[in-house]
Amino acid sequence: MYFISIISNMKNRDHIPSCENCLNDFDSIFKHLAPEEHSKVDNEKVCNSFKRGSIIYHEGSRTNGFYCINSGVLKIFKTGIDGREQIIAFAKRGDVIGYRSILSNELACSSAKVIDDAILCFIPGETLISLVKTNGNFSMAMMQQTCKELGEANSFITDIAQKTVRERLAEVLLNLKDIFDLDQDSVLQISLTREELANIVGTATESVIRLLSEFKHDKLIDLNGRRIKLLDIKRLEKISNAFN
Amino acid sequence: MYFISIISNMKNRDHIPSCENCLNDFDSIFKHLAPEEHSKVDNEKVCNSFKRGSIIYHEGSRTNGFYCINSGVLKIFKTGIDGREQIIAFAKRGDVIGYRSILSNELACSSAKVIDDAILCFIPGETLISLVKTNGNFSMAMMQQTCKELGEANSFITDIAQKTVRERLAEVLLNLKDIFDLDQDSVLQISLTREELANIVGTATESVIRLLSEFKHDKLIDLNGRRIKLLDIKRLEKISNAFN
DNA sequence: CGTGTGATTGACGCCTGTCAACGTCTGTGG
DNA sequence: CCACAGACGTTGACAGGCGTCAATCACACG
Repeated sequence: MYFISIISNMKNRDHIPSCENCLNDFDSIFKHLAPEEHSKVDNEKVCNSFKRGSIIYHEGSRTNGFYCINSGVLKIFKTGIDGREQIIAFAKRGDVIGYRSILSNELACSSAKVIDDAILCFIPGETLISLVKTNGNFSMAMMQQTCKELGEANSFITDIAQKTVRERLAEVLLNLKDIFDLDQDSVLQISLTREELANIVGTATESVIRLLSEFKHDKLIDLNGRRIKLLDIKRLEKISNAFN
Repeated sequence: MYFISIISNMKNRDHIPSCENCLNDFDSIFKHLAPEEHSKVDNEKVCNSFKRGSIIYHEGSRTNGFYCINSGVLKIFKTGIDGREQIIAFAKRGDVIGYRSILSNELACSSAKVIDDAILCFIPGETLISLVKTNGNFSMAMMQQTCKELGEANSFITDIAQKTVRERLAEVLLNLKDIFDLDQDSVLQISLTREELANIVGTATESVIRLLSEFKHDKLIDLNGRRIKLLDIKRLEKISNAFN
């Protein structure tokens, strides 16, 4: 209810989410900051709400800050040949995105697009760099974040190179479960188009549709439009060949 | 000649390569260290030579330090289903490897194997962590290194998900050119088995062999055992569809 | 000279991408 | 309220890329 009012009313700097609230709610990267560093970030941040479909930053563009997600869901993707998207990651409440190009001083290597209405806090790049340089613990946390992503990327490379589409789809469903959870009815708490699913798995939309039907026929999942219900996680794990 | 004698004679801490020499020779990550930090690293490092085939660290193992490559070449790979390797990266003189798991405090997510006889300097993990925490510039450099790798990994994901094997092979040949250079005769300065090539591209050995023959027939490359001569880089780029 | 590793080639077939047609749903405008 | 457009989902047909299996060759090494 609280958030609903924020989303519908917010214009620019109205109803700015307080970093303090976020710190209480989840394990934020900013927990390593000293009080004065906190107020600095709090003062410099600019918060906005974004509707589904909004592009936050675009591959190849120069960015001058990064974002902390207060609510909503974004997809992070690269655009390949003939414009097909490859979804690299998702970001949700508590995640930070767009910091990579700030730290490496490169152009954005991916795009970020809102898929569930979101509230984002923008923090200037210089603030990030200064924190990394002056606060060793924050720096370590940032590094761990990056290293974790790097480890995941490497796993994904191996999977996509070695597994079949069927195995990858099963794995993606399980990953989505870990990221977005299931509701009490075992339904994945994220709504993706078939095309988006295909763009995670790295295959054609039609292949995803056929395999989902197959999974449904095999009583592994149940389908109701974009609602995907996981019926047999054990067997999905077996199919995904996950020993990571 | 200097290095040859090192390789053949070195036992443990004999003939320790000096960090100072390395700093003069290439753009080391350690250039951001203060003199006293340098001597600390210099004192704590342990250098060894390794023959082709040596495993430096293994996926899933806990490591307690990282390596700076003084000479030689290593491959960094993950082991997938049924033991097939996926080569993630190469490391050569001046590169550092194995720092990821130190910083993220996880088990090694990949293995490192020597493919050209190498001299490696081992540096304890605590040294790295302490440097990251206390030296902002070093920390930034480390972060940039990680972020760069992350960007590359993301590109690779998109490629492997969207491009054909033929396109990827052309791209891999060009990447190898960038990493290892060509000699005056346009021959790639790295010797890989067909299987290793396949494990970079993410395909079967036979496919690599067939495609290499095809490239040769098309006058794109010339083959002489493991020596690969790039004849027409422009057309290879076109085939690889590289617009990265 | 036997053995083992790596390279090559051919045969075969399945997985998977592409193309096309059609169904479904939602929102918009007449 | 209906018609229509447009986005999304589904299904079928089809072909070709690519993986797998097997046999053979090349070469180094003990």
